Amino acid sequence: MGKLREPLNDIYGNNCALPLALEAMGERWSFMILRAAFNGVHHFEEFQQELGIARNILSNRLSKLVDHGIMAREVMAEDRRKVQYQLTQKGIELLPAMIALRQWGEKWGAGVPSTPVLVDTRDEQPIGPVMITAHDGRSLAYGELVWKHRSELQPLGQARVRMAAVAAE
Amino acid sequence: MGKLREPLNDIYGNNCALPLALEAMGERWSFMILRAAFNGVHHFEEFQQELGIARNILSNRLSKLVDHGIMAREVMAEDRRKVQYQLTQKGIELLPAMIALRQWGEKWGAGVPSTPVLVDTRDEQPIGPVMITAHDGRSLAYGELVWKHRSELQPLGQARVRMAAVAAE
DNA sequence: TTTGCGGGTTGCAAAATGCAACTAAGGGTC
DNA sequence: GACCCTTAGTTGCATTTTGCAACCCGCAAA
Repeated sequence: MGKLREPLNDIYGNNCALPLALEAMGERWSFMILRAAFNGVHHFEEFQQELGIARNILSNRLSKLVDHGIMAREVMAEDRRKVQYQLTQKGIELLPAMIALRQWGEKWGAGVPSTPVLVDTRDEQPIGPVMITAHDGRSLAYGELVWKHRSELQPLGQARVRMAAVAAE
Repeated sequence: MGKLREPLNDIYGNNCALPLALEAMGERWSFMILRAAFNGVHHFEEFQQELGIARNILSNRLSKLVDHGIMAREVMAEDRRKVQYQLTQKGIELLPAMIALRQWGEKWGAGVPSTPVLVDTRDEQPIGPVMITAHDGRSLAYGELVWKHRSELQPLGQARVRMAAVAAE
């Protein structure tokens, strides 16, 4: 690992999607708001009360999340005072990142048991750890990973990966 | 999903590990520093140059990461001007969260191709998406998940999970 | 013993955050 | 339609965090 040095210098130039993700989700409260949304919170006053966040900041964060397409804002037809905030597909797909963070906090924090917990609908068992997977779906441990530049990738392998991805659709 | 409303009110009281994780990693630059560390950056000046971060902020962030046990600081024996910053096991285990964020940014950002890329050492193929797994390791889609309070979990099931975990060791 | 490097700290300006009070647009009731 | 309540904000001001530039200090090499 760490075999190759990624050129970070062009962060604003940029060849990594992490800064992009952080621009949307890297601010104070963004992940907490997301978590509340995943737990069925939809309204301004609900977010405010449950998070204890300042109203102006909440307003600002919700606007940014909407601007980034992570949440959708909709004035409710049956009571036009009310506004619904809903996760979009883009927002929903932050779940693995959020769960990974939460699991890490659970493991390394002071043994916080974290309720509620996500369970598999099939057997009502709590989920396992978020995993890094290989192209074929088997899970990979840290020691099985290396950084490579795209230019160094196996061309044939890439073709196989593309075929697998197409086949999975 | 969203069947149950997680009580967020006691955020500082608190029953979720997410705020804990965010306390360590939720500040501006923390994830960027982590990424640099994963890419083999070990020294103050290197971080500073590659990230373009202000020196005082970098100093502060590195101290906090060290305080949180995410990085280890070591004055080098062969040249005592130099200081090495190394990821600890706790830091290394943030990789899934970082990759999940990066993959999300890659998918929803403007098609950024992100170089370098993590590959499986076995076949040099780029890794697949970070996945939420069931207790038995199979991957779970969003629709297969529900929130449950710990008190509602299947007691027998829990025992089975514990047995599986023990068996896996 | 001076020069320069690595890893910081300090002082100050700008931006983000937080709190409390206020507003504005609907809706319910009489 | 006058009154009051609810929801979703905004505004003004104090505090904190961030960022920039300059400075500092121990150490090593010459």
